[in-house]
Amino acid sequence: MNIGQAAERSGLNSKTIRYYESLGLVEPDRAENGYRDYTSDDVARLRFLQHCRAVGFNLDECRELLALYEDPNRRSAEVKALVMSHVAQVEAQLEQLETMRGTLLSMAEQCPGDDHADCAIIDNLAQPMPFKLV
Amino acid sequence: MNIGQAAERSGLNSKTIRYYESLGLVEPDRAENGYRDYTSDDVARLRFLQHCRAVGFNLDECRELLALYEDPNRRSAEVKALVMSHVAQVEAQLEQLETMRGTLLSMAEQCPGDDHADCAIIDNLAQPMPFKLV
DNA sequence: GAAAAAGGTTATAGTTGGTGGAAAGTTTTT
DNA sequence: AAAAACTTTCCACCAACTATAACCTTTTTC
Repeated sequence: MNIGQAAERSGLNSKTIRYYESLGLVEPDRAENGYRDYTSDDVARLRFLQHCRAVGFNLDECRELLALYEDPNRRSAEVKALVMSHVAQVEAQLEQLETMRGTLLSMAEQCPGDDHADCAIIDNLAQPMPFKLV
Repeated sequence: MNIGQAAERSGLNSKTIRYYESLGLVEPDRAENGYRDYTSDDVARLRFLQHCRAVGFNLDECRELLALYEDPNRRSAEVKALVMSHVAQVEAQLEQLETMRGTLLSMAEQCPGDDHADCAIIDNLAQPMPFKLV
């Protein structure tokens, strides 16, 4: 099948698929007219990549997962380790965002939000370091 | 003062300061030798930017906040609106990350994590769409 | 059958928020 | 005087795409 249909079936768009190919992630055959020709296995690989990206793996991690996906001799322990290490990264990001959220809300609380120039948010952001994050 | 000292006092590094200048965010004078020459107001601006970035504003938002910071006729309502709109973005990101975390953990739970190839994580990632996020 | 629309190809550049390095000039330290 | 430290500009790179151009092939429409 052509790239458009592969895109539809995998949930990726054509540009992304070509980009992934440029990284060597999925390498389809070519038809006589030069068009890429995807098998259903290729589409399965693309869909796998789409799912990996959807849970936040970066493309290097996706590559590793794809290799494990294709390896009949994989150990599930290795897959699980990759996932748990990624969970740790996600949790670090969550913490950072929660801290930001807390700081923003506590600054906003002190700000009247009216027509005057006085603004606790500006005052806080202008404060000399160290900047106190909640 | 030179860029190195401005960097030290603002918490930004010299490269970042030059980058911000290239975006027109902070434009210091030049000394006779061609070196950038920062006033303490410049440094205050840089520090302000550093703090804005630390709570996750993008550089366009930083530019708006900086304009409000410098505007004696600002309305604190406008500042607060910017902050609350950013809080909404942060919360959207938080939700996305929490969903990822949930999906990852629920997949990991089903995976034995042993020496066998059977792996619920791989099975889930390989599933046809739609990919069920928790 | 011809024209137009839709899809495909490559290559290049832009996005965000910086960071790294080269090559050269200036200042400070030894 | 030499060496180290600092500054300058410019160009290239990172992730993970997205956009555009210029051109080619296939399909649809009239």
